[in-house]
Amino acid sequence: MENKAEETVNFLERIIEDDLLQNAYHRPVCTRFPPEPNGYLHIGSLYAININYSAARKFAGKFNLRLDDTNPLKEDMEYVNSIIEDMKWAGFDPGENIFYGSDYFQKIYDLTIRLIENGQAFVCDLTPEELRLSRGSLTAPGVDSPYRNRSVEENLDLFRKMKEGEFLPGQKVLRAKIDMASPNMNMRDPAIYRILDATHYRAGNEWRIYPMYDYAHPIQDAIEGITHSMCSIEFKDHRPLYEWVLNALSFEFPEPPKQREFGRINITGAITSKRYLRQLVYEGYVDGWDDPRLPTVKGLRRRGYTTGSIHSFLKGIGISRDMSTVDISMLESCLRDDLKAKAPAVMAVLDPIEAVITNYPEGEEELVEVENNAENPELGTRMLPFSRNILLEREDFMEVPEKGFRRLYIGNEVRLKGAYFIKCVGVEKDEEGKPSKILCTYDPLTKSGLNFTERKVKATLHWLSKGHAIPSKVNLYSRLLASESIGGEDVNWSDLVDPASKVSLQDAVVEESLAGAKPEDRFQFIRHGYFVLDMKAKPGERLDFNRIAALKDTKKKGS
RNA sequence: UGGGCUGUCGCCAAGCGGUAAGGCAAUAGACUUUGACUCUAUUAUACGCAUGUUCGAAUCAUGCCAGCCCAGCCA
Repeated sequence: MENKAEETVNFLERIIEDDLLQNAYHRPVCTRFPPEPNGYLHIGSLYAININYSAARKFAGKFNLRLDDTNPLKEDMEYVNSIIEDMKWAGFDPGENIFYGSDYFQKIYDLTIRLIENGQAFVCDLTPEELRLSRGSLTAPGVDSPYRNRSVEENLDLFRKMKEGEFLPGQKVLRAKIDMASPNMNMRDPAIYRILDATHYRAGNEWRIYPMYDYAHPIQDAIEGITHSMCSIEFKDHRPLYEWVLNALSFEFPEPPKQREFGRINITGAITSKRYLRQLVYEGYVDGWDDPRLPTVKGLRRRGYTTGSIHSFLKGIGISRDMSTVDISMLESCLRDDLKAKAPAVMAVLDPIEAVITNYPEGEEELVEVENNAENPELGTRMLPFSRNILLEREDFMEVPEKGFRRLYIGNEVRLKGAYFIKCVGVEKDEEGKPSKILCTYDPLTKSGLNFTERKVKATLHWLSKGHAIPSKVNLYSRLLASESIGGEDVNWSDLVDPASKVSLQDAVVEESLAGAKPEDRFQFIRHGYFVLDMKAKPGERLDFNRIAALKDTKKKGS
């Protein structure tokens, strides 16, 4: 029996299937991910990578990472390193197939000479402002450049001089000769080469002229033998130009790659625009590209997301042609699912209230054995100290139980995880009348592991021995709860680490064992979610979410 | 008001002329050494709207409405 879900093919893969059926390419399927090294990868990048990567794998093809570095003003080695590192971490290792657009500068230049010789490009002297005006508008056609009909010889000479550095940036530009009246703005004699006075992070000062994305991209794809160039939907309007370039160069590329598009994704509460992410980082709104509030790969990683959870998320959200806004709860669900049987579960009391077990001898203590993961016995057990004074979660007690409440209230008996049944016999209150101490009794016969069956209990609570519990040294910065959102304003993890307000108290034995834990080890809080060790976070530091939100709003209105 | 793309449950998303998959979220119940997890059940007479074609439409046609993208010598 076939697994229907596994067999599902998305619309992009269907296109590839058709090409395979029609023998459209006499080379293996080849896809690519072409980031410009001007920022760090984020969840949206992963989505694009996954589409290309998975398609290549599904059709036994090849997948390339190509650093699309045709603008020396914006790119840097720092970004290429992070991109490669993040891809590997995320499970999309390009292996040996790492390429650089800048390595093709000479090849592209040579082809451009041919283009000019064929009368399909011309050097234009219009200033940027003049060019903009002559382009027309969305509703009005543009007008031809007065330089449009220069002779091939003059164009060749001028283009060579551009390359030789005889002109200043902005003075001249090479344009494709297409159609100034096209309803598609991209086809109105687009600039394809510009003069830039900058040192390229990789090519150094070898070049004075750099090809524009629209021109370089199809050539780069073709050089690498890409068959299917899948990119996001805003490039749909650029496809005619992509095809025009390859058609003009058909003498070189007889089986040109084809560009196809997919819709972009957003995640609720997250900023997934490279531009805003840069701004947040460089203007100091966050403490770096790996700030856990950012949906960058490094941020997600630091926040505790696993490679596995990200993969199931990407698989789960599917692909379509329109923009989607995926609920963050889907990502969180994937993480919980991934960690469920893998991560040890420890107890933490976030909002403690003391309970005194009045019939437990004062000063006495014992160790009880608690399983590390109820679903996975392989994770073993640990010994936890138990004593007369216990800390419970404040919300686990109600003086007057509301209907349906089955945890602790006067007269009710519950189990303490891994320890005993306790029965609430009274409550002490502070001046304001708020419960300050719960009085209980325990039954020695009900100790965990003794298989006591006389009575049943309707609830089990997590707890800590007051004398042994210690305020969390682990930063709970990266704690994950279903109600949280990345970058949203309703995140309140800071108060979990602020000693001046609420302090998280956790499983003392686990705390001790954390000494040997690695930074990316995950733990589960029973009933509270997940956390990872975060060595970099500064306890107590409060980050201003409102400023981020305000910035986001400004941007929306501004554009 | 030029061109392009998109519109299926709160959110993703299958479907490609034969009578609405699945996941997330939600709700109800069962189970339970945590109300978690798991399990079960429920949730679109309905596919942006309107006409039309057809025995039959979410799937085809026409019109309309809504959203997104495009006027960088950015990618």
